[in-house]
Amino acid sequence: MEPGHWPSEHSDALREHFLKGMSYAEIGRQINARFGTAYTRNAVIGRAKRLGLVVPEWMTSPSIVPPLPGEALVSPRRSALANLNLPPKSAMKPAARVKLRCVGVQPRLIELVELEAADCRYPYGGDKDGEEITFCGHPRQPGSSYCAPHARLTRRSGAASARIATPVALRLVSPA
DNA sequence: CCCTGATTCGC
DNA sequence: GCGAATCAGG
Repeated sequence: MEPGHWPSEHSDALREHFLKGMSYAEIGRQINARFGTAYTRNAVIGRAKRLGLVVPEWMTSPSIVPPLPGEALVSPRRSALANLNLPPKSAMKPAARVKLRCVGVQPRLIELVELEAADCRYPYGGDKDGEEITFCGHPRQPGSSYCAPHARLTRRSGAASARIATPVALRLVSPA
């Protein structure tokens, strides 16, 4: 992929996700998942700013009416969250949770009712609204709600085998 | 340690 | 314009 500019689709997704209250990192992950891209959170942040979102606070709420000719003032985050109904904190997280593509795992795609306590709760099918959401269902990892691959997926990405130059800690045997 | 947002700066 | 590197806080 080598478009110097973000496809409108991506920007659109970015906007929606942004207004949805997601973190940049999460927005990046989801866009990457949906479009098969590889945006980093920095890319998302930079794009969001350049795109026009994330407007300085001083030009939003204050009595000063921004000289915006015709075009409605976009109210990102701060104002957006302010004037939009801010759902309970509990309801704010779920939005971010759903969706995400998956690594090379074969989900059992079992329904919620079939889902057992020890099954991975990684959601599948969040793409289409109204579509039944099924779950991975693979054996859960201890201490996590997901199976091994999904547990990692929700966390760090480069976990696979990155870690640059891990400073080889030199340890001297020095028994007191 | 993990994460987050925000800025800078080279490309 | 783009995004990695970097900074600064939680």
